[in-house]
Amino acid sequence: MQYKTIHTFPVEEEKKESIQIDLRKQLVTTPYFHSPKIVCGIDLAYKENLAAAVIVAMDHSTHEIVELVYHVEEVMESYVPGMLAFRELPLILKAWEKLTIEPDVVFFDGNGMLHPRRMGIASHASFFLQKPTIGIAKTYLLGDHKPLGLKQGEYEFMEDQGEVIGAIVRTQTGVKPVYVSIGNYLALEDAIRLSMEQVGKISRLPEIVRQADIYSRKILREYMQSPKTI
DNA sequence: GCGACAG
DNA sequence: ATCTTGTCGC
Repeated sequence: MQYKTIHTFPVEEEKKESIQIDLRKQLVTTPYFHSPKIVCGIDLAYKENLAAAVIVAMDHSTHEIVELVYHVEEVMESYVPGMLAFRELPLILKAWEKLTIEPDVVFFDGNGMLHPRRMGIASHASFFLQKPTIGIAKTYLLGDHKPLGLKQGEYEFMEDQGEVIGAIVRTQTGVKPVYVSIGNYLALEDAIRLSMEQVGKISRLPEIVRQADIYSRKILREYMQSPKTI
């Protein structure tokens, strides 16, 4: 698998913000989207500085897992809110190269445009992956919204500086909501709809995101027991 | 100045 | 993200 070169990693500290601002101008805001056959979920697990980036691909309607690839490596960048992509994307791209199937849409653990510079990891990654991407965040980062209803499927748009940049979505009745935003190449309404279609019975997270979450920890655990089998 | 802050 | 005991509920 090959991706279009935007810039290389690591990125010098003083250039990170300008890269985000530049990429923001290239977001595609007039997209259309077809129903996906294959969806992809990406998540990382950590043990101190060792991290496992795992990509799970599954059938959107049957939830059958069709492929799983990963990459384990020491991460060099520390976590800084708003700069998550610079820490996690290098590993994600190395795992992505091992993927043989062609996903229609990619879910991320984190935000897309729901970000101070509209360039969360889901948006940033889209320029490398050249696929529609969706950001699913489990906790609040920024933005204002009206009070959210308690019933499953209810949502409110999130705004910042007068623009809609995502949505707070009640994926399960009475359960803590998630924050959905587009990464790139699709509309927010479609991102919300696809996210809800992925939500199962036992989790507030879309199933593909939950699987990536589970497997990232499992892969890292197995790697630490026998590192040579990478 | 102070608090907030995806993973 | 990760570290962790107990606890509530189907």
